[in-house]
Amino acid sequence: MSEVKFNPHVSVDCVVFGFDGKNLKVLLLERHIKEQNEFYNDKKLPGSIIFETEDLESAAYRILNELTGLKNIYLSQFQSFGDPKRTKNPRDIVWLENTTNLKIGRIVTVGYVALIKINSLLQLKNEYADVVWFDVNKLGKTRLAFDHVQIIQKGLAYIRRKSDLEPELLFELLPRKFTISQLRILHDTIHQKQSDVRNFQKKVKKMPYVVALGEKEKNVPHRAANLYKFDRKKV
Amino acid sequence: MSEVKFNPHVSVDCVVFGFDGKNLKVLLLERHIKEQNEFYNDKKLPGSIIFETEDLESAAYRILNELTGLKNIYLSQFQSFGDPKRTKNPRDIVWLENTTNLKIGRIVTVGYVALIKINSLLQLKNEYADVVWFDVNKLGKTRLAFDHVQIIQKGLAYIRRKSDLEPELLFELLPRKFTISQLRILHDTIHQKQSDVRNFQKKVKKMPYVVALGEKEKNVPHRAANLYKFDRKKV
DNA sequence: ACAAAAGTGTTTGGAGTACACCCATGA
DNA sequence: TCATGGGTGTACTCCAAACACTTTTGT
Repeated sequence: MSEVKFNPHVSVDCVVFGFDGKNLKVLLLERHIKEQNEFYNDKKLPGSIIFETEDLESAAYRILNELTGLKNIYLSQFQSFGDPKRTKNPRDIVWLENTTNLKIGRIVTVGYVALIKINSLLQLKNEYADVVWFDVNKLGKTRLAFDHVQIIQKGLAYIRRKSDLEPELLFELLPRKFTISQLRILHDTIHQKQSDVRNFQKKVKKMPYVVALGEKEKNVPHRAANLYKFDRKKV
Repeated sequence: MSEVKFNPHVSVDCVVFGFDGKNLKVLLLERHIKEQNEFYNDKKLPGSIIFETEDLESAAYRILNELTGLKNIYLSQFQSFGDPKRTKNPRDIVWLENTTNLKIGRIVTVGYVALIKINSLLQLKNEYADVVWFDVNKLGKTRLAFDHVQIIQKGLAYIRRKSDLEPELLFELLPRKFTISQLRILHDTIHQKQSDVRNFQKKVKKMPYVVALGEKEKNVPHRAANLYKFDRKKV
């Protein structure tokens, strides 16, 4: 922390999405702020001001890597947020100055979306014990720092648009072996609609990059589904 | 200049597109830098570091408004550029420090795309006499400041993608009265393909927001084309 | 009359949508 | 044997693409 010089004017925030088989989740950090005799709790996006000599994308990778230990994460810049009032909440300023030991003025932040397989996160480092996967449909029911609600909403809109153009992006969110139902439920969750089961099967069968493994699910209380994998080389 | 406090860490650059009936053009400012006994000439995007209390989009509007005098310009943020080396060319640093009277370190810039009707720019203010419309296909043949080549390329890619999803965006580039040919040539220029004339007519006839004016071109050495206008309310 | 661009219809293939029943498995 | 979700085919509609000739106007 003392070796590297920070640039306290620009930050990067990561909207990390995961899929639990049912709902789309976003990775948030719990923030506990001591105020007088009480703790104020809310959540925030993983993010950081940038180092003076660091590229924006490198900063995003650094944040993700420190948080998850993962390499090769899908990452995409989507929008920057520069409302001068976004860093004017006294609670946020105090928190920033305490965690960075820097005098903080206005911060412009660059938003990145990341997609990860939700189960790859089982072993979070201890220092990040306060990481939660939060349902994107329940964001109204929690408190978020800064303008992070808005950033998440824009990140969500971005990934919806983008996965329309690049459907292969959804496989970043699925386990390596998945069923067509899982893919369909994810697709429907993101596109906020209900696909027809038969039509969806047909569509997937026409994707060369979805390849059958010749294996089936096990220990399910109904007919076992075929398992598939994603072959990036065939996109 | 002395009233308002600048934030010398973040800037906004505008990629302003226009269409001359044949090719897509981008608005550039000529830069003349005196070095020893010679002038070094190159071009740059219109842009500026932001004011300390100014929103990013407001900064972009300010730049456009100072440059063109126009209000209600189509404007859209597309990407931020933060390579720490982007502001390391000594020529660029000297130029920045001379024009701003500020000590300049690293600058992260936020890219905006703007679309304007090329003829609305006839009367540029004198102080901007060095404004040129530059053909986007000839960018390889000129010198550009900073990383502005890259910014233009990304802005171009953005507007191509976006006009696919929102075709009504093209009307920002056409005169208020236009022919279907003009629209087709613009469409083809942006999408880098050659449309079939008949199919294109059919497609346009199905757009409720393209309305026939019942007028024709005048003084053309061939059959006069019907004129149309864009009706934003019918999008 | 001629050069130049405008305008016009039909056919075909592929993609998306709607829709209902039998199958395999674990409890 | 029952409850649960898996897997399958056909018909219709709409859109995109291919393709060639006649019309209007100024010179």
